[in-house]
Amino acid sequence: MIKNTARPRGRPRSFDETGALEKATQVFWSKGYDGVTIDDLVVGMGVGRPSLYAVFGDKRAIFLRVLRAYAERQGASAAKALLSEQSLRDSIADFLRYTVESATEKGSARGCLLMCVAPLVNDAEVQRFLQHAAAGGAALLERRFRDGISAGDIPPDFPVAVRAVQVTDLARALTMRARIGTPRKTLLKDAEEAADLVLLPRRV
Amino acid sequence: MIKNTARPRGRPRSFDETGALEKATQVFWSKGYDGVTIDDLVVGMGVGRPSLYAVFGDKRAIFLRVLRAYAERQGASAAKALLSEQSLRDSIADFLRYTVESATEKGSARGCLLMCVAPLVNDAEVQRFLQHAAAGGAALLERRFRDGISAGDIPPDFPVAVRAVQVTDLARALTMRARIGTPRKTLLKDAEEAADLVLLPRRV
DNA sequence: GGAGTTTTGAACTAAATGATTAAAAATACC
DNA sequence: GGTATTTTTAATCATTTAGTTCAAAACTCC
Repeated sequence: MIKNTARPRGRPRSFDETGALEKATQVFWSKGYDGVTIDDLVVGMGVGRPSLYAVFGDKRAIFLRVLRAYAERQGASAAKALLSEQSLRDSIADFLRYTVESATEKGSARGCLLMCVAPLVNDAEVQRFLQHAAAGGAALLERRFRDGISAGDIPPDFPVAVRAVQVTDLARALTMRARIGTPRKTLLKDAEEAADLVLLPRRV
Repeated sequence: MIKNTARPRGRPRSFDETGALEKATQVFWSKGYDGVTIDDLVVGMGVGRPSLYAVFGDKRAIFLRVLRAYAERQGASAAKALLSEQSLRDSIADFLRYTVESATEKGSARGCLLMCVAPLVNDAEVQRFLQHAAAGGAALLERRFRDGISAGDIPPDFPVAVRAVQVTDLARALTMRARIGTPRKTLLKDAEEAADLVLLPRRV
């Protein structure tokens, strides 16, 4: 006998939990942490106020969940760009292009939750998370550079660690410039130039 | 007969206007635009509420004045680093070092008003101002690169415009990383690496 | 010293905001 | 169909916030 305890006991929820969090992402992304009121979240997430407090907690708790989910998605995208079978130059360029594209997507706010809005949150836990996320991104790039050495795309003495943080820095800057309204076209050009900058061989 | 109309008519002000604006800078810098309340400004600037409205206007007006004054000071510092008599490499390194140092100054908030907090202000005028300021910084660097060509520090085909925006991008990223708590020492090392990255000659 | 002028301090108003409560609604279990 | 369980809707409360008002204070000019 299969007990159909698939559905929980009481009145079913009128919202999808992860869907509501994604909507919350957009709210924080466009208005910034301090600019968001509970009402903004109630409206933006489509969740009634009491349900919101019961299920997600207060603003800070919601933001932390949003941040973690966002970082996970972005990490996956970065890994996809960096670890797919293509030349090193294409990998780095893809990484930077994707950064620009997601920071200038139509319909969504400009910039990026991790790089633009979260750094302005005066909260120790958020800061620690951001430092960790930044280190993770750099590690991913460093690994890609190492593979590039193995494949012979770059010389063995290529400064993998230094270049890795430089790529994250350039991505960060492109994202911030997206936020202040720099056109996508400009940023895509600059992404190409950034890829060249970190990869082109140096004179000995 | 000299009319001693040096002092204005009524009760003298208890605060210094530009001094109060500098204090307001610190308030916005540390709390972000949306995180600042009028009370924060009243306390931080040392100006009574009615005087604050009468002399400066509302929060947005105060922020705009603060932003302009801040940009002017920062522009002057950048020009000083870039246009003093020293090698190109020292100029660029000084520019980046100064960026890091002012973004990690003790006693002041971390990061920078122009690069960290202002981009999050959803205001068309602020955005236009930031784009203009960014262009001004890049123009300053481009001029310095041109002088470097004249002086023979870099080859005549050095891509001055591209490298100029790349330096501003790297400075921007260093500033953002200062905001999330990256130690000054790390950022100073990265500033040196950034100077090398944009200047070291490329293989033909 | 008195009249006119400007700033200040304290109190005040209206609106926004964060958070809770209680009854009604929608479901599963028996 | 009745009961237990959970969510929802609407209302409510307390606090914070933006902005104003007004009398008292501090000054210049005559």
